[in-house]
Amino acid sequence: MGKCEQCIVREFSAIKALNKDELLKIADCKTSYTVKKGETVFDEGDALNGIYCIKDGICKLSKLSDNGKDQIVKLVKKGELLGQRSLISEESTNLSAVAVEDMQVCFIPKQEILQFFNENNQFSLNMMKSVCGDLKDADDNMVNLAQKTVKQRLAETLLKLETDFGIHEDGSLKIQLSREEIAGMIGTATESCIRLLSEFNKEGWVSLHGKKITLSNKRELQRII
Amino acid sequence: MGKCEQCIVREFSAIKALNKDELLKIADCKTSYTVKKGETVFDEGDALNGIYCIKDGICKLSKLSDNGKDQIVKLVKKGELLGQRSLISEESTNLSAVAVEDMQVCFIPKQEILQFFNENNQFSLNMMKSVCGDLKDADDNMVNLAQKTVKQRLAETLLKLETDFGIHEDGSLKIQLSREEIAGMIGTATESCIRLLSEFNKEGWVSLHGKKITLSNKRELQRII
DNA sequence: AGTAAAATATGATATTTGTCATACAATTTG
DNA sequence: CAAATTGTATGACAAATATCATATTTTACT
Repeated sequence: MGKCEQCIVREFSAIKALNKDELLKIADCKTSYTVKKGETVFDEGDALNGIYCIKDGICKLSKLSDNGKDQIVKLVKKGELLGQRSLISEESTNLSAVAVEDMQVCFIPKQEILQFFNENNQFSLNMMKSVCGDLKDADDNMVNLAQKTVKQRLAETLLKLETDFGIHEDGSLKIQLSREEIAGMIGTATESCIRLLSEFNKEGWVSLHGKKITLSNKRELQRII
Repeated sequence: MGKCEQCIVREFSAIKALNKDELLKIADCKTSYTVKKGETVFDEGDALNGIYCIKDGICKLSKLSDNGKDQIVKLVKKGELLGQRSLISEESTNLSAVAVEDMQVCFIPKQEILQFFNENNQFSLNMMKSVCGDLKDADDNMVNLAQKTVKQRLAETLLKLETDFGIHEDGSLKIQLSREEIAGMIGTATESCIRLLSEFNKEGWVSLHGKKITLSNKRELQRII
């Protein structure tokens, strides 16, 4: 069993407020496992009895719309926690979590977390801040979805993917999403997304090689937002 | 100075977790005032040093988009708190709050709230739950904005206005919003909103008398969602 | 009450975006 | 390795929505 004390990602979430004893307690009750790309961590409507700490990899939080399309609400990466809202609200999840690349996650049971809530104020404050950050992002997203064109949203999303997940040595985005997933992030039809990417390509703003996307003219992308 | 202990709305928010002593402490440091319809409680970017408790009235939380339109993120009513996210995140507000009808609000300074956070676990848990509720609503809203048509969003919003704010004896919605505000909620152009309302009127699903809107065929409105 | 300003309403038109069809490329599977 | 499946690409068209113009109605103001 891995020691949480030595885990690299422990500094990146509310967990950073826990002391050695508390970390040992988690290490003792957590379950670690891997989730392959495309596999599900949890599904919309699942009752979670704990939260997940992402040790490595990325997953998408999405919600299935009545029209059958998956709207991606957030991408969650290494170091972040999954299932906080559900735990605090004592409700089933409203979102499903699916791995976008291979993940390593640790599941921490509910009762431990709730105990920390009561005993460690900094921990609960950190978690509150995290949820508040999500809320702010969601508000921003709402405004974008409501008021910006698909083209603007695509440009903005591409730039955000670069800042959030970085680039390879060849300059291409580290995170690889299918066109359908990108469409699901910006809230449009897959075909429209593909079409606009082609257009950006022709304009010389991005270059496409298979799933690899390179932002070749960020200034222009920024300008159209 | 009003006694918080006897305030009718004290049961409707995180404040319900406070005991008599704590309520007295708030009563002692709070500032009460009225905000007329159309007036601003706070503006996007303002640094708040406290939260507002809405004793009466309704306000809209909105964000100005680059295209000059105001996107309404949430309507907040009697009993709810304003500025929680900003206080917890220790950031300026990302939204502005403007009265939709005359309001009575009490301002409670930051330091008091932060003290309760440390001393009263139930209070902070309640506030967390409230933020989590907002986050869930925001996620749902995102999916609607991204995946549903303007017509569907209008129908859904009308039904939600009825359940959230009720109706007068004549059956019309208690909350009165301008067409522009409704458009700002569903994320569309004012003209499109007006046009669709007319269409709903012709179909017999709603009836319009000035600003008064009556939902006359809720089943049909529900059906098109 | 009378006038100015704002809100609502509606038409004409342009633009954006979605849908359906089809082709081709890439990837998976047996 | 071939066949089948899935993902990407593009065209043609339809539908939804925004924009601009212009009445008409309502509200605010002196």
